[in-house]
Amino acid sequence: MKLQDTLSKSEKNIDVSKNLKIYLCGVTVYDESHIGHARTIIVFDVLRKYLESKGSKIEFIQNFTDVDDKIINRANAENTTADKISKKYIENYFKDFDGLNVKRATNYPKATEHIDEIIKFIEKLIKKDIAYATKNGVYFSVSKFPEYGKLSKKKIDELQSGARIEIDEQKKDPLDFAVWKLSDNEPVWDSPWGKGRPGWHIECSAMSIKYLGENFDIHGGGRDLIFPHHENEIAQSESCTGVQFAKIWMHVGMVTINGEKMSKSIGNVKSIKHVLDNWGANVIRLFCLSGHYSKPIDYSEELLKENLIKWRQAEICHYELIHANKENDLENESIVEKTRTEFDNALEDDFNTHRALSSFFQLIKETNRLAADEKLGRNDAENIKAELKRMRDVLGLYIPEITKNEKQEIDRLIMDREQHRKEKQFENADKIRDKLNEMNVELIDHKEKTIWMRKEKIKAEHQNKIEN
RNA sequence: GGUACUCUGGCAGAACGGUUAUGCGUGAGCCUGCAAAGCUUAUACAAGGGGGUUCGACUCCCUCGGGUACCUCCA
Repeated sequence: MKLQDTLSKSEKNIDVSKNLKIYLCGVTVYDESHIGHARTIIVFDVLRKYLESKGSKIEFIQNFTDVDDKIINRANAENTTADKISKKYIENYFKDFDGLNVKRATNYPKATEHIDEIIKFIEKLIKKDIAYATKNGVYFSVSKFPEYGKLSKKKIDELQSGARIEIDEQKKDPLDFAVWKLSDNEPVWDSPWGKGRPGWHIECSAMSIKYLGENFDIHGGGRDLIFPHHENEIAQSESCTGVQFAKIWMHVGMVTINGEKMSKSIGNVKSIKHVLDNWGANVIRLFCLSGHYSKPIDYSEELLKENLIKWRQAEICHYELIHANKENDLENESIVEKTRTEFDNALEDDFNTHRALSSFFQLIKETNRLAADEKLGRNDAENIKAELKRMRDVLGLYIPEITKNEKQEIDRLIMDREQHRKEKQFENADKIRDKLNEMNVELIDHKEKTIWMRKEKIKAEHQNKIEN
């Protein structure tokens, strides 16, 4: 499998048959997660599921940043503690992402639970004379890491001007960044340099190395983390260990709205809760995978609607396959084979999910065509069903199972309706159809038989205009 | 200003230097008691502008331009 590496700006091969270690920078838990977070995390979720489907054992670590100025500010604003804020939003995180069918990571380490590791890490840096203490905290000395800027392709002297933040006179160099901030206010921990809390970047270095080792396979996150977060992580980690940090850096593009990045300051943030409530997990996942992961994707109702239509086709196809009962099998082995190869090839070519989805939907279209012509054989259906299921599992798309009782009830109502239709009592027949619709069951009348499907309930479908 | 990414038909989005991408949408038709869904078929003569290399470029090179992101809050 080939993946584009941000650091070397080239495609790198990864051996799918090997076990892999992946670290994903998660969220800072001070507010609700939004669709931008969802995209990054869903991309990695699918990457992981694909690799696992190929037999690779994946160690997948995703952190929570649970100590940070934003959390503290929020706590102050709400007259509560930072701890309560981060707990609340971690809980919220899991609600959102379980709802999006994201598989739980191997571990979700938190900064606050790794203070010891962080302190030891900083001690090492100080011992190596790469970090130094001032009266404000401990700082990483950028000039001690000659390769600083290699990830974001920035030149140190061009960064020097860095006018955005007020210069801390205590620092030797304005570019130096805090690994430990001294403070008397909660949350604080004791350290050799005094009470305080860790800087933003150090937790990821300490925790990724703790769980995955000094040199692991893939490190990822949103594009906006390239600088300074990942740049600083590399500087700290490689200075500390002396070996290459991550082998591949994978960065996911932003979700934009009308071409603009989603951000709190613009006020155009779409919370997962809101979007999930309106569109459901499957449509959102399709949306997030509809473009190449490295490119930005523009959030729009139109695009979600398009994915909703596609999802309906996938659902219909599923039920067509369940109901297929013809004996006349065609030689569809080749279609299934072809789809499988195309799907896998697309993903192995820098994880091109759009192309993978194309082949997924091509098989669906082909199947629905056969079904409409009453040409879908039983064996063919089984083969196609298995392949579609495999792809859905990788993509994290789920069609809810239906219970036996429900099925019996549905079959009974359909038979009733057929009877009424035969007797040309269409009003009664339509009443039954309405009743089924209320159960989210839709009927599809083919020439020879009527099949049914359980449609996922999607709020947005019945609204003319979705509130954004 | 610097760096990175990006610019394909109404929208989304591919492809090896040489064939119709494909999907959504839209038009027409088929199916149906009606509908929904589905199907069939038609539809786009597209490549940010300008140069160049080439027998031939969406694909390579140069140049100009647009957009977005980052330049210590950020997935």
